Amino acid sequence: MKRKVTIRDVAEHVGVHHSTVSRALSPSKRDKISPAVVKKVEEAADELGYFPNIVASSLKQNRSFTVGVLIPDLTNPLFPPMIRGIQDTGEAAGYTVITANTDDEQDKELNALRIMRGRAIEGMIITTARREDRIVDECIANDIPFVLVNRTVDQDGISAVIVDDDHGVRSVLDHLVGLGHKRIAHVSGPQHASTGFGRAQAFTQCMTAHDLQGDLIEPADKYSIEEGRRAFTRLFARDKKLTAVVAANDLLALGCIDATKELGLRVPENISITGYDDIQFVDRMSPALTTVQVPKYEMGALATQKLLDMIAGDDSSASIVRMQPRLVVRESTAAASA
Amino acid sequence: MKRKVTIRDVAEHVGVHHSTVSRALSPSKRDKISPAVVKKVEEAADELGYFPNIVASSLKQNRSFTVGVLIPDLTNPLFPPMIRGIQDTGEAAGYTVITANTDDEQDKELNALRIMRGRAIEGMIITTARREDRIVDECIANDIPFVLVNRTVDQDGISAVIVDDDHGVRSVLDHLVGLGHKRIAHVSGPQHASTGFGRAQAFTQCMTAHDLQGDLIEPADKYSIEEGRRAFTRLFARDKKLTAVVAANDLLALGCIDATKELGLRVPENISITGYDDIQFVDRMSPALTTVQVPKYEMGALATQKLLDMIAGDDSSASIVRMQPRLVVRESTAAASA
DNA sequence: TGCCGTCTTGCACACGTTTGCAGAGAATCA
DNA sequence: TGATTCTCTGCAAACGTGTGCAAGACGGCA
Repeated sequence: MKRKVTIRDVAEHVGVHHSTVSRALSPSKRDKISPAVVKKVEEAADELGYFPNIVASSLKQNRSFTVGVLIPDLTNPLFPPMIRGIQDTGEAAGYTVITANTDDEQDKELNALRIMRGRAIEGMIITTARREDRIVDECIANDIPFVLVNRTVDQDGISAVIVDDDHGVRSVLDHLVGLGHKRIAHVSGPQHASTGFGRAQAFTQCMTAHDLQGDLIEPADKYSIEEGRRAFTRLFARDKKLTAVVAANDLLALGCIDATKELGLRVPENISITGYDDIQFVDRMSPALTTVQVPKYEMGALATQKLLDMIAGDDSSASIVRMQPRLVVRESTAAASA
Repeated sequence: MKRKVTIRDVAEHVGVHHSTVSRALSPSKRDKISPAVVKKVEEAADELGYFPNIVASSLKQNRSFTVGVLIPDLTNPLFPPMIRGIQDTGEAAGYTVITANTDDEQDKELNALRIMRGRAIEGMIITTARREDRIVDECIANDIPFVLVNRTVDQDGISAVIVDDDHGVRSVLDHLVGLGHKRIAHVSGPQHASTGFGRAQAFTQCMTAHDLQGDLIEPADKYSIEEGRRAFTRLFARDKKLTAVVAANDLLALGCIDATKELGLRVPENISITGYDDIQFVDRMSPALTTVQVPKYEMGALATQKLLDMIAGDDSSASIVRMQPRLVVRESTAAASA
């Protein structure tokens, strides 16, 4: 490694004090230095190939132009579009984003937060929240600005960008009921997550509103295909007459479809299945999944903008943004079989 | 922001000098400190919730424990598993990885590199390489260690983890020829990328080895579904009798399949189509894609390990690792129609 | 001429670590 | 017992920036 050229080298080259160079190179302090010196400093910096040591600068200012992102797992297709929204927005404002996969494990979350705090992140985007969440508590306790995405917590006074699950679930059920379904079950997501809990609640409420029995619910421990498969198997053992299943997300729905195949059922002829999220490629599967489309990129982008505003102090008010999802009808739902 | 607890706070709490705390907490220096003190320091650190300020440590040691990653687009499903392999390996060694999406645009690549250098990254993982690549040149010129993944450059003396495309393409063609196909076309990837170029070369060579005409090649400008669709349309206009097409990657293959549908052809009854990469969910599509599986996670992990070794100085020899891909036969290929 | 204000720059310290050096005890041995 | 080695800890100086404070230069004005 070549020795790096520092602010002091530039100073020596020009014949001024290094603090003068520091000011000359800082957009906000530049006006305190005479134009002639600024020019000379800039030329010298160019000539010597100087570029600032952000590490030193971060240490001194206790600012890092870095935000941290917590996600369960990058290979879950729900997240790449969200992250892209986060990165694009952050980078446009001169921020670098660092992301950590937590696999929904608490100790990994805490560890990641520690590392990020060690790197002096200025704020956090959290997609991993449980309804009661230690990370959220830690952020509050340490005055770290944060915005929740997709999942929120039970307490209020926090900022979040989430999906209007009442609306999403209602549109699904209206669709199914409209197709003549009556015996409709729900494979719910983890109840410690607001998405799992909220969608399940919306399910029973909405079923009741349709004068239908809304207690055929089978919980999944995680949002995964395998859990969906297992949940459907249990569900079918409980009630062989059900004609439709609304799954709490697309992965669970895919698992349900796998289970139907094992059980010799056909989708949608024997049974209709719906997902939630509209992750990439579910439109090309067999059968193409009827699901609820959520604006993943936009959620990431919006949350990041909010976070940046909070960091800048432009916006200290906590707010919850509820994005409107949209039902996308494809091939996995059809009229109820008599 | 609450004041952070520093090494000095811990020292004061225990009643020793802060340098002692520093040593007690450093695995490599710990043996210079009496076990009793080490224990007390660890307890105090726990109690006070101390965690190291990596920024300060970086400054002092002139190391940032950060590596940079360049990818075209996170929402391309080829990359999340790779990134996950990179992140897992990096984090296990105490490194943080920052990634930038370049959308295959040169100025975005250069800009990203500039920012990363400002953050004093210790090395780069590059998945965006063209056969002649400015970023690679910059890294060499500035003594930045780097490892190429998936795509490599024409020059040698660099380190890369790539796929054995000769083997991959050969296994596809052996499969198709075995099914009786003779008129086989190729939708090639961008020729400025080693993957696009190499697979096209392997295609013609392999076809010749089978005594078949290997010049029915239609180039795609980018690896995208849309480009695949357009390429197949052109291909079919050139030769209506072709019975199989091998696409340079899965996205292109999906585009080809789209095009067949528009043209009223059926896969695999009228025409067989193969992909490359085996990205997530192509096994659940209709038809499920016959493709070449590449070890995405492992490639990321291996490349990162190599990079870390280079950074540590354990391994300065340039080397190219060629991963062996594996043909996965599914539903998009069948015996050639007479 | 003397006073005051403005503009520009230098000085020195701080941010939280790491580490070479030195010194204080303790242990070893003759 | 005294000399010598060894173990452990403290001291202080860095790493490259940013910034409050003060001081010098200069001009305006009465």
